[in-house]
Amino acid sequence: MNDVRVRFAPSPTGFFHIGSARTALFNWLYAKHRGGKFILRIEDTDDERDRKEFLDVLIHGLRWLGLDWDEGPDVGGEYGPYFQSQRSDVYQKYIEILKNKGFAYEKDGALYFKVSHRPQVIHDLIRGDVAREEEKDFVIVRTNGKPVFHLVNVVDDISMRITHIIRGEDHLSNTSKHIELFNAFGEKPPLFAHIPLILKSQGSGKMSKRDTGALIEDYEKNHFIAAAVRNYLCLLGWSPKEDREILPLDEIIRLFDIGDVNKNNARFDEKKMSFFNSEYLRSLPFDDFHSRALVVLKNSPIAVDKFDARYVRDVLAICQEKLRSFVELPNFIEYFFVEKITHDREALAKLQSKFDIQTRLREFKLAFESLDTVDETSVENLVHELATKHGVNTGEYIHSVRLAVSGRTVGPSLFGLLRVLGKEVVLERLNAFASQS
RNA sequence: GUCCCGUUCGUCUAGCGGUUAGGACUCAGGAUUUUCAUUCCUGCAACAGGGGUUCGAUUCCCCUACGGGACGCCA
Repeated sequence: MNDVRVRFAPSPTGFFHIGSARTALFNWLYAKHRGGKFILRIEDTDDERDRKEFLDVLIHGLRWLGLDWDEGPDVGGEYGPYFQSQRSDVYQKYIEILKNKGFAYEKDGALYFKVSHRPQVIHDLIRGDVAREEEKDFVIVRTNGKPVFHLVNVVDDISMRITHIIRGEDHLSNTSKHIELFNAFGEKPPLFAHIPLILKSQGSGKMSKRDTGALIEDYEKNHFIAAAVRNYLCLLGWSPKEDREILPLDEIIRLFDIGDVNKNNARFDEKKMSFFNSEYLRSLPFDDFHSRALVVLKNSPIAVDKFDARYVRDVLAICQEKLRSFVELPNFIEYFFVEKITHDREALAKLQSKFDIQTRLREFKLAFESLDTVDETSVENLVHELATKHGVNTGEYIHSVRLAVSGRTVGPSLFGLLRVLGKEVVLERLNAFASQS
């Protein structure tokens, strides 16, 4: 029998915080690992703040990360509705129960919950048993008649048959309130798992929406690979052991268990996140890389539409292994798509100080002109022959030619670069460079 | 201030009484390659401190320090 039911219960605020995303991820992973259900419930009780359009950011971000839900907005489910704003009748029913049992009383126009003044023990899968005593009665229905978070959260977890509550550690001190409520309703509280927080990379405190890397929507905007972000997030507070870090999702699902999550907070590391992204980028199947790249380029100054699709494809094919992120792509391949290129003066001066660029280029051009077909091997052979003939390193030709035809010293393999650029353009650029200097 | 939670290289982590304390990112060298990158090798770098328990503590207990969180008619 398998009846694991977990939920992610965000409040739509207009952005999707990385900490929330990881909470969602851990819930999702646990559901998948146990073959249970992952439920998305929208906690939109604070109508001062919640707006419809805010919801889209959340839904979109979850989908982008590949975290699909079994019940919730768009997909429905037998325990709906999944918006708290649409569940007032449910709350009303439960409020009556509390009143009838003598757990609730009115004061100053609000409804308060009578606290037991006994330590509540939280059975936490990550932290073990944690005892905490609630000292003051607290509001469960506001003066304006709207029920507050603590009440609706517990009522929904009961009525949606939630078995495990996986949430951020910032909720740990709320949990004693919640256990009181579960007890008052005569319900056995679910199991809890309070996961550590994500701290900002610099300075003190948890990550806030203003810190770089804090918002999931920004990763998409910057063309990060969702699988890389997801993989990195898994490793913030959890480890697959075995000295492995980059691993496919199905393997993570297999290995993940909520009880193995760390107790201590983790600091976000932008560099490591980027490292994951480049690893994923490099190992993308080319067709996948190609179609993603086209999307990136469509939103860039480079008018790829004006070029032959096969040419664009060729350019991308020789660049994938050298590229570190999609944001760098337009700049990285720019010289393939412009008439006149600009040369990196600094790099030029540096090369000039080491050897005679002009001579090497003259020698290269002479040999290159007589080449029938420009492909990787013929150019490579040509360069090697020249180097032997003139008694210099092949690097002298390679560096000089790359700088002359691309304007820079960084890029894909020179031999592929020349092939893709084509004999005509290469000669043009060699001539332009020669007359210019 | 009160109450909770935590503490292994700069960062993410492995370790669950006996280890040369392992890996990853970063950084610094080196090798290969045509540059950059990749790949490979090497290096720098950690058990917060003090008491116990034990033949033996990074591992168990206590205290201190430090870090984090919560103390709303926000969620």
